[in-house]
Amino acid sequence: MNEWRLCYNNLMNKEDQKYLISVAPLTRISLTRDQSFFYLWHESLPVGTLVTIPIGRRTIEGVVTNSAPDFPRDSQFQLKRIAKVLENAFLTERQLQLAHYISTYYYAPLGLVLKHFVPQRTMMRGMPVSSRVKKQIVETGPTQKKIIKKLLADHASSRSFFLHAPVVRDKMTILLALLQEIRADDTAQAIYILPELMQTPYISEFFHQFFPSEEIAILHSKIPRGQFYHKWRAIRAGKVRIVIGTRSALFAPFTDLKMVIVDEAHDPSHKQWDHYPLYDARTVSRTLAQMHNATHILTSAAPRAVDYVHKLTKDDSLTFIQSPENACAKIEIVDMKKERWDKNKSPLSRTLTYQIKTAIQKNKQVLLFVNRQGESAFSICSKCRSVVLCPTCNRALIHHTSKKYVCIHCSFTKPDNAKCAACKAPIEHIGIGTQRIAKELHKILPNARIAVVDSSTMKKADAHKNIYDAFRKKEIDVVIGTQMITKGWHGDHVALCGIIDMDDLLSLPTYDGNEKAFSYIMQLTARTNHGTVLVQTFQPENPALLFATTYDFNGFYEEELALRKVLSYPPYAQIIKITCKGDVKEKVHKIVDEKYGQLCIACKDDKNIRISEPHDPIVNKVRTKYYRQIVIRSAHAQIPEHLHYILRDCDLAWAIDVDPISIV
DNA sequence: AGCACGCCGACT
DNA sequence: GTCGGCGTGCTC
Repeated sequence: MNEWRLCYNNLMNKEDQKYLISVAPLTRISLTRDQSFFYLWHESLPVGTLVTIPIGRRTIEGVVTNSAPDFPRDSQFQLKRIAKVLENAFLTERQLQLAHYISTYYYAPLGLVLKHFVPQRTMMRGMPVSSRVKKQIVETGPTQKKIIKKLLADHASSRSFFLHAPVVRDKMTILLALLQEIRADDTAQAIYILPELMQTPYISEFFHQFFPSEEIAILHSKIPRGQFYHKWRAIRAGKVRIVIGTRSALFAPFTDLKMVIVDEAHDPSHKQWDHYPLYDARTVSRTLAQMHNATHILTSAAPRAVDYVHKLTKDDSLTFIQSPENACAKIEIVDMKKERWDKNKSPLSRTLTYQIKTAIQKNKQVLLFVNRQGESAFSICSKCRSVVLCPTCNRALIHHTSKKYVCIHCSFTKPDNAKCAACKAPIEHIGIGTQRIAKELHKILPNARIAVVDSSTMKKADAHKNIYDAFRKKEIDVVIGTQMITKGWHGDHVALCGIIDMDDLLSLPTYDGNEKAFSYIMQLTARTNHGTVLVQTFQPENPALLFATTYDFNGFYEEELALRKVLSYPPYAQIIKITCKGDVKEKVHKIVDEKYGQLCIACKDDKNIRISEPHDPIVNKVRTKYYRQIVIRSAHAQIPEHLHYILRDCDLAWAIDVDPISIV
């Protein structure tokens, strides 16, 4: 076979290779170079065609980005032939267009972006179980009907809406009714995006009540490859009408997309921050909707500043709609300074302790939020004051109740021998973690059924599902968790949400700390039904907390946005964070200093651009790699050419993060 | 990312 | 003498 192929290739003379095909190889190729490679073929190939190409000494897959008749070229540069055409027009033109958008907006190599559009092509094992719809009719109230009508009205005009919906049940009623309307339309499709699918089985079960299984697709990274590909083809064939998934579901091959919904629109998980491309589902979904002339809907109980600004300025590029039901949780602030004056040294205030007890007595459930996993924030020698550090990451190790130290960045573990390695003095554990709270709570309520939910206790495959099921069955009274449990862990029996360490959030050295705090409380109000959200803090006078107690979005954001404007932060400036990674600290510093010099020269006459000095990020060393970054803020509507040029010139040692989730 | 080429230390 | 360490650079 190979010999025949070789023979065939040699027999093809130049006259037969009449077409010049641009192909993006599905791999990471430097941004600085052109990301498409030229190959020859005897016929024109449609854009989106999946091919294999010889590149260097290997053969890899690629996607055709352009096809044109060949022209007389300088013959000293010998072009290779495409190895094999796998499938004509495998990706749709719109998919390619979306990939191009992501590649340019987020400065990601095109091939790497396209890789996320091309599914693993394996056959599905076993036949899919077809399910029958239980014919569930969604009951909607008059205000809900009005909203649904408004959202469905201008189908063809590609408008963006923000549905501000403080009550989960109310929001789901509206969204379901919308999805059912789309399905009732001949060939129309809709996509519904969630930040993560932690409760995948429940989400799946929920939607299968309303739609037959062959008309819905649930797409995320944990779906088996064969099944994923099967659904992918069904979307391409127009058979699947409702796609439910995480951000990468935006890359599906829609044929007639009419509605794009992004739920939990405040959630930072919509942004991919750890793997290329660093894209945000909220931004990309809008482009996808525009390409298809589809209605674009963001929805949340806690809109972000970048979205809420459109409401305050009545800017209809994002139309705000208030959902009828209002949150009904009571928000209480507890002054922890008073607790200390009254000699209560526990991380649990008397009010919180009392309310937990009352809730349990009434057979209700409690959610307690702690920002840190493990026993404490960090551990320190009582004599020499040296902090217990990870040997490879230079970060504090977290002490766990199971008598060991763990690094949250690299999973390094070492046993706890209670004494300082250098001076043999006892170790103190500073700050509060989930396990510490569990310990305290056990002291007060020895009979309460308590579960700890954080990334370290959730390592085991079924742990999350088991605890969640137990929680739903009311076999657990108190769940102590990190921000992990802000999603999905609501129930009708939750009477109390307690934020143990609000100040941790408020003291983050970031421009959006107040927004994070305000939004955190607003999200939690959606987690309880007529219950209480109790916030423990050492700064009860903080305006973000005060505005939160009265659900005053307008008041909070007017103040917050005024500050952002003066200081030139989003939404009044766009942030681009560039981070350099390398093995040798000095070398990384040198590269970053050089880039800083280039940036300063290029932007010295541009008053709309601010460039931070090179600095170490908070996590500046992971395993053996060093990190150093520059934060650029641009008040231009689009990245100006002089800056664009330098960003495109960054090689693979750099990570370019456009609209980063965090700048610390 | 791969997978070359390329220039310095301990081995049959 | 060479086998092999992984530093750097290219892939139409």
